[in-house]
Amino acid sequence: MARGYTSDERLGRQEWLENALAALSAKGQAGQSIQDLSVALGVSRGSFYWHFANRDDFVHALLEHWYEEYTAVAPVAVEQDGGTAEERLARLMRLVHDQNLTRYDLTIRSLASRDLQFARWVRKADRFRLRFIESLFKEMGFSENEIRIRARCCLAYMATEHELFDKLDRKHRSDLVDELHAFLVRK
Amino acid sequence: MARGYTSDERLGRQEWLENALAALSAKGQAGQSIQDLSVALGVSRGSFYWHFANRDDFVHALLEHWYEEYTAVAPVAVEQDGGTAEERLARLMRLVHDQNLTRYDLTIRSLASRDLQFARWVRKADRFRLRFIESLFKEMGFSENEIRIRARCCLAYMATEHELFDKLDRKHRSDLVDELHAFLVRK
DNA sequence: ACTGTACCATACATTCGCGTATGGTTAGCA
DNA sequence: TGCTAACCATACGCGAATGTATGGTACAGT
Repeated sequence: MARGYTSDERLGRQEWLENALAALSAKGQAGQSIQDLSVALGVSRGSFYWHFANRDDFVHALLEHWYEEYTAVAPVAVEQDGGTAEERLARLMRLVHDQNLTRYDLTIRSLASRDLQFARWVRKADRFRLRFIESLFKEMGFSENEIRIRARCCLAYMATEHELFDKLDRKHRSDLVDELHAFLVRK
Repeated sequence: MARGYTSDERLGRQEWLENALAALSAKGQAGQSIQDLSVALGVSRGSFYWHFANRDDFVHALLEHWYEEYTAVAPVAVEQDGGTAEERLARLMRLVHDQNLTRYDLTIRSLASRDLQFARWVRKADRFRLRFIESLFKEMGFSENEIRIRARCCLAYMATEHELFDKLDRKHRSDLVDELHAFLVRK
């Protein structure tokens, strides 16, 4: 009872989702209870139940948030500056790496594994990513077989580099992205 | 009380681990309680606590089991038949795909995210895999840069193809593995 | 037949996590 | 100054999960 608020500590729904994503990813499978999430955000469980009906509602909102903010945004940003397909692919790979857009992939997939309804968002994101990358390689004039292989290589690498190769320093990993791009567009 | 056993229903520790891995992967994040695991294996929680001291002990054993059975085995099997580096890489990729050796990767990574001690096994596996694949490309005579890129492409693809491209039928995915091999060893 | 070992079931006690109910605080607006 | 909407804290009930204690079954060896 009787604790003062300052406006800065109060959270909107979007802030809840974004911060919860970070907290979930940081603390892993532990600390994923509503209690743990709440204290990580500096509030109590009352705040959670103000914004979300229950746990499932929260997870659903989280998946949708992730899809919009970490998947759907990339092609839009890449396409609007134009250029050749090679250039746009390079910008996409740079964007995904620099903004670390796949950093929550593992957390999200883990969450989505609870329920088929949840998994729908992940499959939607996978399809969306693959289609876009394939369209770039198609524009470069590769054959169907080449498109399939190169797009999947690109997708797999970008989706896992944060998880698999995080022991390299950032500069080194950054260079690898450029080298990968050169390798993938090589005729 | 008073239920007959047949020898077939009784589980050793290794069977517990192997079956639990399958159950965890099948039911996802839900049904990962000891109760749920036990009924999935057709026994009661008493069986669990006979083999494992507690939950952490179980997870630790599970990670070790996974490392040995799904990571360490592959290079051994591949190396013992000899051949060129290209051939051995092809056999490795075929083996990983045909035996579906990465099928528990997501489950394991999710489990390991609970604890830094657990995560050790995952990092060990990642290093082990990368080193071996890099050694094959090195033997093929690629430059350091080429080795890094191609090995990481190969690793990322093999580790995620089950998760990302599971909507393709098995035959199709199998062909893709061969095409990827051709792409990766291309000079 | 007797005994020890491996494995399992069941019945607790205790803690943990969820969801709800209720009241309290702040900012904005009339 | 009063009122309302947005947001948060705390207390409570309840089911679920953990770990333990205890007893029971099957089999192998002697």
